[in-house]
Order: sequence, then structure tokens, then C-alpha cells
Amino acid sequence: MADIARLAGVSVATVSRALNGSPLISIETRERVEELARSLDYSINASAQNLRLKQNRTIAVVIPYDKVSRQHVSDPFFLAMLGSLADAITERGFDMLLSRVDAESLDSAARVINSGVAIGVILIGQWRHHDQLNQMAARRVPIVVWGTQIAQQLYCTVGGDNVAGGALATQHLLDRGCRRIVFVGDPALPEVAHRHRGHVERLQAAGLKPNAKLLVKVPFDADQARAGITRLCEQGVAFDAVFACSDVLATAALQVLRQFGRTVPGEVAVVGYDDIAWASHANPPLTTVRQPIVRAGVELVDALLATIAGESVAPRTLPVELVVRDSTER
Amino acid sequence: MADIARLAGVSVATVSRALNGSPLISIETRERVEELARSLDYSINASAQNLRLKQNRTIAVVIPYDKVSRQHVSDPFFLAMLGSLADAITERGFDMLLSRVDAESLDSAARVINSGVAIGVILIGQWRHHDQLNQMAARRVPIVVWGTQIAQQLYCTVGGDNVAGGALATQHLLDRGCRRIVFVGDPALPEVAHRHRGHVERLQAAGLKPNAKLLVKVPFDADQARAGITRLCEQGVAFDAVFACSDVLATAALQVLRQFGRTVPGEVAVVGYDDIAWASHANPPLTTVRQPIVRAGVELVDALLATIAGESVAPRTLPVELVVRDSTER
DNA sequence: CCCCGACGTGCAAACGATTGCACGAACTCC
DNA sequence: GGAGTTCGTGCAATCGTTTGCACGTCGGGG
Repeated sequence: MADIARLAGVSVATVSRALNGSPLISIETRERVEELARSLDYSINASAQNLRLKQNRTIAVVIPYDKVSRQHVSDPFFLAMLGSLADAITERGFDMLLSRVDAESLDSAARVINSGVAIGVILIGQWRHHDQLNQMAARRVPIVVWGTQIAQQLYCTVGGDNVAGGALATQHLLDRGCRRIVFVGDPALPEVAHRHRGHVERLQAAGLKPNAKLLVKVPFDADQARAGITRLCEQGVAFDAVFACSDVLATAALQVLRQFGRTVPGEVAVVGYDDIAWASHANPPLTTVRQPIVRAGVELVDALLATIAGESVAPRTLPVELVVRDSTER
Repeated sequence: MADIARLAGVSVATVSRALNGSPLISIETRERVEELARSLDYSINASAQNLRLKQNRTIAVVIPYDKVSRQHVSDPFFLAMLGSLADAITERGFDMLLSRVDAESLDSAARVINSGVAIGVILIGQWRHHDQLNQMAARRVPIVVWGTQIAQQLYCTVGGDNVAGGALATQHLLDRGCRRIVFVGDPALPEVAHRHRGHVERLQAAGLKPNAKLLVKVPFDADQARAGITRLCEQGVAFDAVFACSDVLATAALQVLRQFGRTVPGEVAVVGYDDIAWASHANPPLTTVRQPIVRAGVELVDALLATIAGESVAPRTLPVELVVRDSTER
């Protein structure tokens, strides 16, 4: 900037104003400065600017990695969400900082805020860390979480309608005459808990009662899901449908069922969750509950920006939709 | 920092030194300061620090979006690469800044460097923008590109061995007795060009000559691939194998073939490229050329750090591997 | 008793931008 | 022709850290 000032024969103050389009500066000076800046391909030093203005245009996206439930960045749903967020964030002229933090010490995500690196945090995946999130919110860290609404939460969540999703999938299976539906997922996780609630509600409305044997309690991990469903088959537990809490888990189920020679959807109908890109290419194509991923990115960013602006943003629940494919109907 | 200094009864200089573990400071002072810092949950202001030190720990990952070839962030291969990079970058204690830039003005990626936001750029996807990349490199922007080595490039690339990949896939098909192999991909893209070269070399070694009718020239876009292959079938062009330059394209081929009632691998064998997660879940599971994605992330980051350290880093070609599944063998 | 080194600490000047305030020139109006 | 405006610009302080240099104190050796 000093260079430009010297070359233009003005002071740095003038250069600063010219580049920021201050109306105080004469047209000719502004143009001279801009021309010079272009030819030197100069860009404003972001650190200095942030320091001075105590502001910046970076949003941190945090992905907790949980050693226990083992879902990690490579999960297609996460990745799709990342893509959607990248679009929404860059569209609004912000930068996106991606961090992975140990889920056990989520509050380290606050570092990026305290140190002024980012103005807000979007956290993907609520896990079992409700308390830590509440603490952060209490410390006034601007944060929005992809997940499900929980009683007494201080932070804002945006999430799919998990109860409705669980209900949709279950009702669909019931409508097809299924009576013994395996539920694959870990209800210890808030989102899964809601899906399970919708599931149970529909069962009861149909006069069935939930059967503990039909609950395969596994985290979002294909290997563990395969193991769990294999065990079920080996034990000879009878079932005529599987409702898995993610398409990855559903695909695992498809594999195991094929190994055991059970036809899909003939003997067993399968429903997944998320509608990730390849659900439609699975064998057979997967009936699944579609999460509104693109909309999710937009809503998360907007909610965060509103939070930063000081508004108190109510948690938002986005509608989900059942996509019927061959895995439940021939 | 001033607060801590006051509370500890020392100067800010001392606090700074204490927090940075300078040996000049007495143990007791250091501990007092650290304790205070913790209790105030203070973190160093990154802007001020970067400004003063002219340094930072952020790596920019740039995804060009190309309106022409239309591959976008949601492509599973990109996303997997992102995940891998996120791991490699955070593992080394750096932050990852994700940007999407219009492929037509790639040099805007230099902004993050000139403005001191990041210390280097990793660019995923070389496209047809070789010249722009060379220009950036000439302007001494530390940059490493995922792609293929091109003559007279000034920047460092890390990529899979595309010639070998093309050869592996083709040889495998030839070994299975296929003689009329459809190639799906756009050889205008450097990576695809190399795969095509490997493909042609193997064909010629087998005494066959490449047939222009068997080239389906499409970008990395499932819809266009579907359209292209459909056209081929409708025109009644005879073929007994498909080699697609990504698993997404291969899956598109599988769909079209099914529509036309051609059995896979009976009538037509299909090979994909990348080995993204769901290749093994396709119907039938896809034979494909595996790209070393995890290793790629690591190599890209290491190459970038070496470049930043001033070393001149030679382009690196990573070995690829053929994964045989049902789409070429029953 | 004095000198010298080692050890902790503080002072103050950077880093690169922004901005309130003041200043000078040109112009208008009476 | 002088007073008051308006316009364009420069001065200098400021944001929060780091760090070369100087300073004071303490202890040991001569």
C-alpha cells in the first residue's frame, strides 16, 4: 500500500480510501490508485485489515470426529453437506474454513472464534455432545449445528424432520405389508433417537409393538452394521424389512442380505436415509428418506449470519421426503 | 493480552514471551501467565500475530468450477479428495480454507496468497487451464495441482499414473476377450488424455486400431454420459466393453446398458475409474482403477509444504491399481 | 568491595491497514 | 474583498503481537 501511495504521489490514507470507494476521494485519484493496484496485483493484507476492523469474512465449518461412533469425513452424507455448505458460503462472499476437531473436546472449536479467525461456526453432527455445545453457546460463540432440536438447548440447530422421516419410512413399509421391521442405528444419537421415535409411533399406530430384538444398535459405520445384521441373520431372527438410518447402513444391509440369499424386496424390503447420490444406483436402487442437503447448506449459513447479527434464531426443522425405489417395490 | 499482563503484574512483552515458551522467562512467571490465560480462555489474536510474523498456518484448497465440463463439488471423487486433504492438512497442524473459483479466472486463487490469508494453494483439477496455472506459478504463488504432468509446466503436480491406469483397464478387457471397447471421457482434459493414451497403446499392442466411433466424448457429467452412450446404442454401434474415465460415468453406462437389456458382464464388460466408495456396491459391483486418494492428500500437502519451504518439487505420479469386480467377470 | 555475567523483565518500534480530525485550496455569496 | 462552504488530502493514533535492546538485580570471583 505504501508503494502504491508513493507511485501515485499520495498518502497511504488516500490509497486506503480510494480502494474502499470512499466518496471523499476525487475520481481521478481513485482511478489512478486502482490502476496502480491492479498493475502491481496488490491485495489488501487481510491480517492487517482484520486487526484494524475486528471483523472478517470467514466461517468455520467444524466436523467433529468421534472415535466412538466412528463416522468420519469420508461419509458421503457429510461430504455432500460440505459441498452444499461450500456453495452457500462462497455465494455469500465468505470464506470457508474447514476444521476437524476431536468430538471429546468440541470447545476447541471456540478457538477459531476467540482468536478472531472466523466469525462463526457451523458444526455438522451433534453426536452426544449437547452439553459442550450448550457451554459454547453460553460463552456467546456464534454457532449453528446440523442436528435435531433438543430440550433446553441454547444453540440454534437446523436439521431434517427426523421424527417425520422415521414415520414416513416405517409407514411405507407397513403399507407394503411388512410387520417385522429391523431398525438399524444408534438411538443414543439425537437424530437417530427422533427417527426411532417416528418409527415406534407408526408401529404402535398399526397396533404393533416394538421388538428389542429387531433393533440393531450400531453407529454410522458400515462394518459394524454388516456385523450387526449378520448376527441377526445367523441367530435366525425373523424379519421382513430393514429401516436403516443412513444409506451407507442400508447398503451394508443389502450386501448381507444378498450373502444370506434373501431377496430384496421380495423377502425383505429395505429403506435407507439421506438419499445420497448413489442410493439410486444401489442394487437394487434404494428407497430412502431424502434429506434436503442443498437447502440445509443455505439454511445453516443464513441462520449463522443471523445469529452473528445478534438476532436470536429459532431452531429450524426442514421437511424430508420419501423417495420410493426398487428396494421396497418391484 | 493486556488484561493478562495487568492481572499477572507484568508487561505484555513478558506475557507474549511466556505464552510462546521463551526460555528468557522464569518458570513461575510462565506458569502464572499460562494459568491466567487458561482461566480467561484467551487465545492469541491470529490477525495480529500473522500481521507481525508475516506467517500463518492456513492452506487454501481451491476447487475450480467449470461451467463447460460441469464437474462440480458434489462429484464423489472430489469430495473424497477433500476429505483426504482435510485429514492431511489438519494432521500437520494447518487450517484448511476451501474456496471455489470460476475456472475461467483461476488466478483469483492468488488473492488468498497476496492478501496473506493462506501460505499456499492446492488446486484440485487441472482442466484446460494449464496456462493460467503456469502464470500463477511464474508469479511465485506456492501451488500444487492434482492432475497430470504436462510438458513445460512451472507448477508441481501430483496425480495418479493415468497412462498406466488406462493401460491396466484396457489390458484387462483385452485379456477377457473384448475387442470393441468404448472409451467414455473427454481427451481434451489432460488426465483423460493420458488415460486415453494408455488405452490406445494397449489396443495397438494387441494389433487393434482405435475406432473413433467407440469414443464417447463427454465431460465428467453423468447426464451427458448417459446421453452419449444411449446414442451409441441407438445407432447400433457394436461393442463388447466400456471403459469409463470415472465411476460416475461407468455407473451411467451400467444404467443405460440395463435399459437396453444388455447384460453386464455377459454381453458388455464395464470398467470404471477412481474406485470411489460405492463402486463396490454398484450393480454389478464395478471393476475399476483405484486412485490412491488417501495417499494423494498426503502427497499434495507435503509437496506444497516443500514448495513453500523453497524447494523445487518434482511432479509426482502415484501408482494406480486395478480392482477386479463383477462388472468384468462373473 | 568492586566488577562482571547471567538472568528476568520492560520499553518501544515495528507489522499494514483504517479513520477522526485538521488543514489548505478553490469556490460562492453578499 | 472577506467570510463561509465544500472538497480533497494528509497526519497520526490505533488494532494486538513480537522482539531487539536496555536496564536492574543478584551472585560469585578476584
